[in-house]
Amino acid sequence: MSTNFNWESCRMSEEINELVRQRIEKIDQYRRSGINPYPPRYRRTHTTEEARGVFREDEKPKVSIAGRLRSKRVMGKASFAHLEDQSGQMQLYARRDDMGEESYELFKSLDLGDVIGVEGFVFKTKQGEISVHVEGLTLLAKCIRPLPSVKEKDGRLFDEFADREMRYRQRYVDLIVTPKTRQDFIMRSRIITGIREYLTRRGYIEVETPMMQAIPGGAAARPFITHHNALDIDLYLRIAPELYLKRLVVGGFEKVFELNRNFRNEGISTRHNPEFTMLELYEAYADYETMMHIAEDMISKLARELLGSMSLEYQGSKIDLTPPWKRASFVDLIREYSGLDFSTIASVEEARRVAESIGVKTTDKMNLWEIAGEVFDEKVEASLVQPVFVTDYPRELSPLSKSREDNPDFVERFEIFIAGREMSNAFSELNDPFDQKARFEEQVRKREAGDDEAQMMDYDYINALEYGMPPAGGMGIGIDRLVMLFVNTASIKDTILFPLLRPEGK
RNA sequence: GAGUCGCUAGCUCAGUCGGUAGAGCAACUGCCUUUUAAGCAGUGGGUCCGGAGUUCGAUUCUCCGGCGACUCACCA
Repeated sequence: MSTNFNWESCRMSEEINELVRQRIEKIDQYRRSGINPYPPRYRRTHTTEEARGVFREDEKPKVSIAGRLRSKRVMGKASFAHLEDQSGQMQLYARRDDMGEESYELFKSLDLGDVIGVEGFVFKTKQGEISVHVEGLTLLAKCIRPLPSVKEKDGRLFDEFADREMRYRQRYVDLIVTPKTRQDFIMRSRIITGIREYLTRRGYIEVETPMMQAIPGGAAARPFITHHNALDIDLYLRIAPELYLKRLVVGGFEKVFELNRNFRNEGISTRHNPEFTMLELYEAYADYETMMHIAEDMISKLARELLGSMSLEYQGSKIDLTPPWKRASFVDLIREYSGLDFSTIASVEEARRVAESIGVKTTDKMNLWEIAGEVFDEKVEASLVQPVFVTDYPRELSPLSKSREDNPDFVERFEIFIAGREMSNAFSELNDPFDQKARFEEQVRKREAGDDEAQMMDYDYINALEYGMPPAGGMGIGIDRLVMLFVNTASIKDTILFPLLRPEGK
């Protein structure tokens, strides 16, 4: 009968505001007049988009549609409103004389945000808007909290929901009132689906490897630690799936990919979220050249299919994804943008001196190539707006990549930069267990010297390589950053539905 | 972790050179049977992020704290 609303307990949890109180009182009124404000189901026959499709000039096709009330214009004994479902909006036209006094009173009592079902016929108003002439109305879920009162005309939003913190914390509200938010996450979904289709069609199989790992390998990053009670062991949330995927290549899965979350216990910024989505793929009997082809082919095709063009606008820059993408070596790019030529620098001391001379900060622990990496990050990265494969990384920065045959100080590796950001990292996979063990030992030395991002020794991974891994190419692509590019957002938070925020106090 | 900026009604924002605050939208009450950022008339709504200090008096000034945005650091 009545709502049995416990005002006392509500007051305990928070101060109740007038708007919420009014709406809860409406629920009581509905119940008194036999209306269930939260009925169990509603059978709709059409989405709003489908309903628009059945419009005929000289017919009155009947439809039942359902969705959220987004606007309401009551003009005495007739009213207009807009109902929104996932497919779009539909104007409603309600007339007292056509739906009866009781039903029309219910209509007038609706609040913006209420979820309703409507039966009626599709027609076109004098102003030319296809609408549903309401004959029956069902309340499906009362919205007791007021929505931000965003209005819209000709695609322009007025008083849009602008509080970023609220938009991230209450993403459900943001999704209701901000069309771009909905569109961007639909685009994200399409990109991910497109990648799965592309790779599957190419003969790849999708696999899932451990998120909880005893040895967090495959990348240079600080991990999250957790604990398993029954086994009484500490585990790490994975920083990359790489070493497990390559175990599968050893096992005979020749084309595998995984498209899922990685976790890195590091800072949060417009480009970093502690959990983020990564595509990693490995192909036996391929190499980093194969990966270049896949990257430029897949990403440019996604753009063409999903954006309708291989060139796009990102934060004021025109970016052309049409293949082939430029290739340039790590050392050449540093020379081009900083004037420093690391191919002729012989000592760490010299490297430190010239780097400092152009304003790049170094530390005592850095070796020559780490200093070069720092110069690259400082002086080169931001300038790489158009897609470019940066190739020929130094071996010291690449503990999992295969060395070049012609110069073992460098490896068969590339990173893709677009819009000044690293999008991808790929290489010909190191499959020599002796070399890999030596690289791990080098990492362990760095770790013992205090570098907590250096990698840990993984004997089982060496063991796997000792069974023989076919030569293979592998690549990782940061999905969140790729989505940023496609939907033109400045912050990674706008591509992650629920980005990590500090919990609200109290 | 550091710096800058922000936090005022449900939302978007004004404002107070220190005297407990306003607008638009949303809400409520009327009027209005093809409107669409509907319109007209009226009404209600605030711990001005929290705490301390200075002051006769703090939303405003100072300090401490909270959360966020941005930049940097960190980070591939």
